[in-house]
Amino acid sequence: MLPGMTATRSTRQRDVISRVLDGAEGPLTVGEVLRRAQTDLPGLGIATVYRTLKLLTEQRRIHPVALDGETLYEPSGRGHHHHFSCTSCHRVFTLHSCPLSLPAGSVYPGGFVVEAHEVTLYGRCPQCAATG
Amino acid sequence: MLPGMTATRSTRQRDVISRVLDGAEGPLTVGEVLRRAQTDLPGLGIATVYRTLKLLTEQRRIHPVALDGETLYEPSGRGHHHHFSCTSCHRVFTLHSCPLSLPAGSVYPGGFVVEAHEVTLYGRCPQCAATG
DNA sequence: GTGCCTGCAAACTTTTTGCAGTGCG
DNA sequence: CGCACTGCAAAAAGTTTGCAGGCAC
Repeated sequence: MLPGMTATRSTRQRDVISRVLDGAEGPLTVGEVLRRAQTDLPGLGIATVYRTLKLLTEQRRIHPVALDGETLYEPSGRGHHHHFSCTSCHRVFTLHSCPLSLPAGSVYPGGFVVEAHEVTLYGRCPQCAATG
Repeated sequence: MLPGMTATRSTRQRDVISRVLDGAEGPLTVGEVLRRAQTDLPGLGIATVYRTLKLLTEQRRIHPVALDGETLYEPSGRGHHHHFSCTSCHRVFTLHSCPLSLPAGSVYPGGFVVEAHEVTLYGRCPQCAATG
C-alpha cells in the first residue's frame, strides 16, 4: 500500500451489504439495502449503509442509478445493460440486451459527443402483464 | 364546474413559474425554477414553487424528469424527446430526435410490455467539446 | 495495541404542512 | 366579500457528520 493511504477493512457490515447488492434482481434503494441487510444483521444502522454505499461507489465496486428521482445502487462490472421499471408493481428489473446502437465517441445531431447512454423502459413486467 | 370541485386561480406566482419553465432551454431543478422566478418576483417562496410544480404536474401541464438522482421539470406536450447531460458543464439539453424504435405496446425480450421509454445521453455538449 | 469502523444521536438538507393574512374572481 | 393562494415558520423526510466504544489486523 502506498504511503499516506489508509487501509480499508473487511467487516461483517460491508460483507453483508455487498452480498445483498450482488444477490438482488435489480438495483436497490438505500432503504431496501438496509431492510435486506438487517435480516442478517439486525443491529445495522442506516448511517453505515450510506457510508458503505459511498465507499463501494468510490471503489467502483457498485454505482448509482438514477430512476424516478430515486437513487438506486447496483454492482458494477456486469456489462452494458438497462432497466425496466414496472408501472404496476414498481419493481425495477435489469435488462441484459440494449436496444440502442450508440458507441462511445458517436456524435449526436446537434454536435453532442456521446460518452455513455442510459435507457429506461416503463411498462408492465411479465408478472403484472399476465395478472392484469 | 362539477360540484365538489374547487376552482384553480390564476396568480402572478403561477404565471411566472409557468413562464420560466416554458422559456427554459431544458428541464429545470426546483432551485433553478425558484432562482429564475425570483428575478421577476423577488418575494416568491420555495413552498409556493413546490406547490405550483405539484399542481402543474397534476394538470399534466408539466412533468418530472429523473436525472442523476435529481428531479427536474419541463413542459408537457412538446412531443417525444430525450435529454443530453453534459459531463463537463452539467447542463441538461433537450434532444429533438429519438435514437430508439420502441413503440408503445412492444414486447421486450423477457416478456416486458413497453409503455414508454426514456433515453439519457451523457457526454460533452457542443460548447464543452469545442473548448476542451 | 492502534486506529479504522460502527451505532447512536445531533446536524443538515430537502420537501411538506399549518396558519394567518392577501388578493383573485 | 368568500375562499383559494401565498409567505413564513415549523414539521417531516432523507442524508451527513461527530463521537465514544468495538473490532479487524
